[in-house]
Amino acid sequence: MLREPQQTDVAAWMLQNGPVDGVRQAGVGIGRRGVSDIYVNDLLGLGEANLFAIQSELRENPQAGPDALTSLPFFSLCKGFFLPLMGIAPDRLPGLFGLQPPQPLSPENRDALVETFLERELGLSLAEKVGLIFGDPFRGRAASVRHDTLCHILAQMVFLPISKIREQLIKAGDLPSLFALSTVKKKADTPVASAVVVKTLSHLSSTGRRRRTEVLQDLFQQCGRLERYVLAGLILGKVHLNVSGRQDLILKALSFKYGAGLESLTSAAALLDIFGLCDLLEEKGIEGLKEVTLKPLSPIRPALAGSNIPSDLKFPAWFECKYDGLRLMIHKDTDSQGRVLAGAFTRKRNDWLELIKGVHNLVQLLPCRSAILDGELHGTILDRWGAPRPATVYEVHSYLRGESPVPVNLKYVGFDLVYLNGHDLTGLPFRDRRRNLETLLTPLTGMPLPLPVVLSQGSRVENKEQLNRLYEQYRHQGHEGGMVKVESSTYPIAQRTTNWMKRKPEETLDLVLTAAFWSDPTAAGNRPFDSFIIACRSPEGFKEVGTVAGVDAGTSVQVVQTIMSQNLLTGRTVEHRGSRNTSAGVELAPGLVVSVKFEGIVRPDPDRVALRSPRIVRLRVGEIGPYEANSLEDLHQIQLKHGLG
DNA sequence: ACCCTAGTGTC
DNA sequence: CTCGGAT
DNA sequence: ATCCGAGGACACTAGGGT
Repeated sequence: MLREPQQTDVAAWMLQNGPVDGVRQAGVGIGRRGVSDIYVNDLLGLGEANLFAIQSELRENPQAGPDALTSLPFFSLCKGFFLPLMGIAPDRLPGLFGLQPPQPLSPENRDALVETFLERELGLSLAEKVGLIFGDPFRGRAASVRHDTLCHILAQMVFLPISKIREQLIKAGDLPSLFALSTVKKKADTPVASAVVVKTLSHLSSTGRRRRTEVLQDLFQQCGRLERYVLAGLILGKVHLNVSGRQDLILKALSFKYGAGLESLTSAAALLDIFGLCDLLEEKGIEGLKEVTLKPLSPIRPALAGSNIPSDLKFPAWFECKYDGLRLMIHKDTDSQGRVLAGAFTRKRNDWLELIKGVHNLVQLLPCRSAILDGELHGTILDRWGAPRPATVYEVHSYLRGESPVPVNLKYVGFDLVYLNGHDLTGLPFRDRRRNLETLLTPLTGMPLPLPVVLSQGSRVENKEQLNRLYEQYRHQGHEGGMVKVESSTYPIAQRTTNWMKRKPEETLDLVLTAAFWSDPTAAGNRPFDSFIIACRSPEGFKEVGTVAGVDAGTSVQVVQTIMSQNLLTGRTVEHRGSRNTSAGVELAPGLVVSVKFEGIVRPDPDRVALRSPRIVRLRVGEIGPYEANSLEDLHQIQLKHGLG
C-alpha cells in the first residue's frame, strides 16, 4: 500500500510502526493541508491518497492502530466482487481490462457472493461494505465530485484538453470505460488497500476542491484498468450490482449478525435509512434499535405521491387541493418539565426551524402534547391588481431568503398527521388520520398567528364528475391541481406509492429543437441523444426557452431520420452544462417541431423564459413546420393567464 | 476584494 | 419535479 | 405494478481563481 519511503533516518523512525503511526507522530496538519503536510508527505513518501486516508482515519479515530487500514487489496475487491456482479457485457472485458470474462453466476450464487462479502473479515466496516453493495461509498451523503471534475482529472492524467476527453466520451462510452483505457496497467503495481479507497472517498467532501482532485488523481494513478473503472463508477454512483433485493440481503445479514428480528430491522431502515441503521448497529449494537421508533424531533422522509390518477379510479375517494410550496413536517414534543420542543423538517430531513418564522409559536398552540404534522409551507401574494393569489414555490423560496420584491404571506397547510400524543398513527387508515388532523387544527385555523395554519381543502368525492368539479375549483383558485388519496391507506414513510395520486394541468406548446446532445452510448435505451434545446419563435428568430430530456428509443429513431432527411445538421457543435454534467452536442437548423408539455413558466429575469418540468410528448414531424411553432408572445400569454410575472 | 464554478437541494 | 426502461 | 436512474429549472454557498 505504500511507496518506498525516502531513506532518511527521521522517516525510518517515523515509519517503524507503519504509516498510521508515522502520520500520527508527525502529528501535524491532521485534516487540513498546510506547508508542514507537504513536508510530511515528502518525508514519509506516502502519496496524497494514502496520507489523506490516514489523516481522515486519525481524525475520526485518534486511537487507530497500526493496521487500521490493512484490508483486502482494491484489485481483489474489483475482480472478485464487483466484476462478477456488475454485469458488464462480456465481450467488452478483454478490450477494457485485458481480462477474460468470468464464469457467469447464477442468481443464487450472486446473492451468496454478497452474503460472503458481508460476513468475511476484509478490513472494512459493515457500513462501508453496505456502501459498496449499494454502489454508494459516500453512504447517502453528498459525493462532492461530479462528472465534470472527473473529466478534468482524467484530462490531467493523460495530458489532453478536456474537449478531447469529451470527444472520446461520445465515441468510447461512459467515463469509467475511458478511465479504464487511460492506462496499460492491469492492476496497481503496489496494491491499493480497499480501506484507503473507501476512507478516501467517504471523507472527500470534508476537504477543498483542489485537494480533492489531487487526492483522487493520485488514487487513480496508482490503479490499474479495472480498478480505475470501478473507482470512477463508484464516484459517479454508476456501480449497480446485479442482485435482487440488496436491501433484503443486507437486512438478513444484519439480522444474522446482531440477532435482531427482521421486522424491527425493516422498520428501522425505513425510519433512518440503511446506512443510518448500520452506523447505529455498529455503534450501539442491538440495544440501539430500541431508540429507533417514530417519535417527534426525529425527522422522517415523508410519503410521496406515486403517479397520475388512473382512469379506473375507485370511488368514493378523497380528493384534496395540491398547494405549490415546500414540503414540511412539523414536530411537537413536550418534555417532563412541560417545555415545548419544535421541529420543522424538509423532505430530505433538513431542519428548517430557524429559517421559518412562527413555527415555534404555532407548535406552542397546537392542542396536544406531541405530534408530527405533514403539510406544505405555502404562500399567498398580491398580484399587480392587488388581488391575492397563491404564490409559486419559487416565490416562497425567495421570500424565505428575504429577497422577495413583494411580501409573501406564508401559511402552513396541514394535510396529514402521522403521530399524536405518544401514538404512531402511520398504521391508521387515511380517513382516521385526517379526522385526527381536523380535530387538532380546527381550533387554530383562522387565528392570526405569525405563521397561520389551515387544513388542506379536500373532501370525499363519489364520482368522476365531482372530482372534476373540485379540480376546476382548485385550479380556479390558482392552485397547482389536486391529489387523490385512498381513504383506507396507511402512511407509507419514505415511499412513493399509489396511495396518493396527483392531477395537474397539462399545458403544451409546439416548439422547435435547435440542438441535440449526445447520450452515453453504453447507457440503457440505445438512443443517440439524451437531451435537446427547445426554442420558440420570436421577432429575433428562434429563442431558446430551455432544454428538455430525450425521447424514448422508438421516437428517437424518427428524430434521427428527420435530422438526416431534412439536412438539419448545421455542422456546428455545442456544449451544454446540465445539472449533472456538461454534454457535447450538435446544433440543428430549425425544422424539428415537438409538442412539449410543462407545468408553468418560470422567469428568472425578464430577458429569459424557461419552462418548468418540460418534456416532449410527441413529434410533430410532417404536421407543422418551424414557422408554425408557438411564439414568445404565446408564452407571455400563458404567463399572464396564470397571473405570473 | 472581487467574481466565477462546482456541488447541492428544492421542486 | 417527470419520464422511460428494466424488473 | 413498481423501482430506479435518466433527464429538467432554479438558486444558494463554499472554495478557488484572478
